[in-house]
Amino acid sequence: MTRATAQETVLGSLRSDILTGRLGPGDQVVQELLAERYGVSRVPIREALKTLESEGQVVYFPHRGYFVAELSVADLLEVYRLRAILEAEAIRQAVPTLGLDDVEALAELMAEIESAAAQGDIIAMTAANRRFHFALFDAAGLPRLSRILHQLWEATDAYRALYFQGAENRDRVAREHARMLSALRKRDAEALVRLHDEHREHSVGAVSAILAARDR
Amino acid sequence: MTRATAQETVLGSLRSDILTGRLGPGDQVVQELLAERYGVSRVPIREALKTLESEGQVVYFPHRGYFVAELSVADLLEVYRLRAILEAEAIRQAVPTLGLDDVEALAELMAEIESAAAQGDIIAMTAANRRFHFALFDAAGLPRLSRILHQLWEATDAYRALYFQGAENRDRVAREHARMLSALRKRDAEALVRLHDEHREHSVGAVSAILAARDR
DNA sequence: ATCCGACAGATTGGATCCAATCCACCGACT
DNA sequence: AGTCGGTGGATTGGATCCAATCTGTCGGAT
Repeated sequence: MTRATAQETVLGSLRSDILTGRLGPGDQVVQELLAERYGVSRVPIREALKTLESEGQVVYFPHRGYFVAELSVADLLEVYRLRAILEAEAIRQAVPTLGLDDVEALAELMAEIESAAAQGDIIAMTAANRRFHFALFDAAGLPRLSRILHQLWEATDAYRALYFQGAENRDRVAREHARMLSALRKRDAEALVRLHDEHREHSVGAVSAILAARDR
Repeated sequence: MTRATAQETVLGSLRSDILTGRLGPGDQVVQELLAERYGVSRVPIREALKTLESEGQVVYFPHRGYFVAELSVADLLEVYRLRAILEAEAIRQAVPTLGLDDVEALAELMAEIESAAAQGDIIAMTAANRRFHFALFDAAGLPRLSRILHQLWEATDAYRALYFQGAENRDRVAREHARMLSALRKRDAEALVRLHDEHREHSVGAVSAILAARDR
């Protein structure tokens, strides 16, 4: 067993700190503090932060440090606009290649989301939700596209957890996923793209409401 | 005047080393070597490499190091496919917003490309070429889209220089740019998208020929 | 009252050192 | 011949230390 490097584990911890709001948008990321929290020196912290910087999760000002990125409404709309374009491309490419077993794997992932939702475990739910969507995107066999989509999703991570806190949002997500799965079983790519678009629209609406409330 | 940090200057140097082939695709990037070459310690090198990693310019294997990314033909086609989708979006968004002065600025940039080409300065030419295209893309006012496009362009940097070495390629690029500019003057976004597509097609053809020759 | 510069604490940037890991080589054994 | 295990050099990963920069505060001058 080859142990993970500290920068990798730190990267994961940082992501979850941002996801859970322990590090909130706009906060300065003080390296010394994190070094102590994670029990490592500042070097691996800095490398992990560089990775997050290029994903747009944090912003960097030389000699001042790293700050958790704040999403403006314009940013948010741009992220969702780009996701709409790129996810449609991924879905159209992926659907024809999916076998029966792939569809069943997706059904399995969907069940995972719901079971996490039932237990009210938001962290597990966002993780399962991501696996569900990316299982579909990854099936397109376009690794760069997957990577870009990952970056776009991560940009809104800090806000997605808030979205899932609303029980009515969780229910709607479950219903929408079920409809997506049935379109998938029919191999109807266009219907799936359309459902995906609606799914995304609902989420952008809710998240921008959260954003607007926060800015006030 | 605030001096640039070492990691920034190193990042620039690394980019140009990759662009010029001093660091060729597949080469291991030995940190100690670069530290000596640039007169800094390994720390800023590592941070610059992390940035390049997330752009896909280098790949990283824990405990083994960084290697200059090699582009497969499939990668190349994917990059161009994504560029086609995203650049079309940028152009459609940008064209209606362009004022007379913006168009003149673009004409100016085009002249820069040609003057660099006339002097056979490939480095200056690729730089001017990029400024020309991105002046257009950036005008869309979608910063994330610009950033993604930057990453996609950088992924093929190592090969673009080779493309411009052919005099016939340089001439064709100049002709195509001129036609793009005249579509722009008419504010004909659709024509511009079409010309851009052709422009890109020519380049992907030439670059994949280079790639194929290289792999043999 | 406002602006300006000096100073102090906090934080980041970078250099150096040591530990952990990898890898190529080599000899022994099957 | 081929495989296995060990060994040494090379390279990366991380910790610690010091220098450089930033930021807020406090006097003092205007």
